[in-house]
Amino acid sequence: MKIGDLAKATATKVETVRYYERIALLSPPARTSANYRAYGSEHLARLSFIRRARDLGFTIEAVRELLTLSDDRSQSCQAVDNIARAHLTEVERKIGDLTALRSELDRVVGACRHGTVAECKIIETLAPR
Amino acid sequence: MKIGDLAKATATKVETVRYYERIALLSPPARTSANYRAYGSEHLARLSFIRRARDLGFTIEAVRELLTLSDDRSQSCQAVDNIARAHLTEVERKIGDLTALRSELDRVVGACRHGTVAECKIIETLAPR
DNA sequence: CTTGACCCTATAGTTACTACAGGGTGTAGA
DNA sequence: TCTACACCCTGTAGTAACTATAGGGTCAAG
Repeated sequence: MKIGDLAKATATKVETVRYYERIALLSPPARTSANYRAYGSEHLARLSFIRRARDLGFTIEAVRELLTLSDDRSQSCQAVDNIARAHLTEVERKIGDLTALRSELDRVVGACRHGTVAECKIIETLAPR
Repeated sequence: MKIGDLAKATATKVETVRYYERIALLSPPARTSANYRAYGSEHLARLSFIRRARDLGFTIEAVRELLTLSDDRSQSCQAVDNIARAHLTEVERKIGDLTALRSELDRVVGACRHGTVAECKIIETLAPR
């Protein structure tokens, strides 16, 4: 499997695959005589895992931890749970922030009377009194 | 007004003020004999505007446009309104994305039975079948 | 006269990629 | 056989919006 095939199979860009190798998230594969990367199914599984975790919004460092944890199948699930819960809390915080922001913006945009900038409520909201 | 005073007055870091000057969001102020930046009230007003817009999540480039627009008081408010509405749409999109993400994470975290990694539902969700 | 809090410039680091530049390889059609 | 084209390689720089560091200078109080 060449890098382009792996990339396609995981909906990843080729450059991103190479980037994951550079930051040691993905182990360097064997090379062909032409120095092309040759991937096997273990790489496909690993990259799929990475992409799903990234899609769920886990940071690269969190993914790195999850990968390490998932490699030791006999270990307790506690650490995995902690990472996921921490991430969930963070996502909830962001939703809260954005929801507050939306109210503000709704208010600001709703106040616009489409006159000149001098009487613009949006600019007024931003400008100091 | 020295840079530290301006920074304190606008809840901005000194480095950030210098950064805004470097990217020409804030005009270079006069200098004292010791080469210290000397700010006036117009700088304070400008930086306050910038900070409020940033707090509302506008990008630096959007802030730059808003500043330009707010300088021409006789112009129509339309362009301002467009920028704000575009931003509101973007915020709503992000809220949607994060809300979907939260459901996924809720499901995943809720499935954890706190056993070993081998039977961990979180890892199972991430690993390819 | 020295200590500490400030100020200066210039540069590099952060996150997670993405995009070149400048090359080499492999294969299908004319 | 030639050549076009899609792919592969390395290395470096760019993105957003700061933040942090190194290595200096200035100023007021004790």
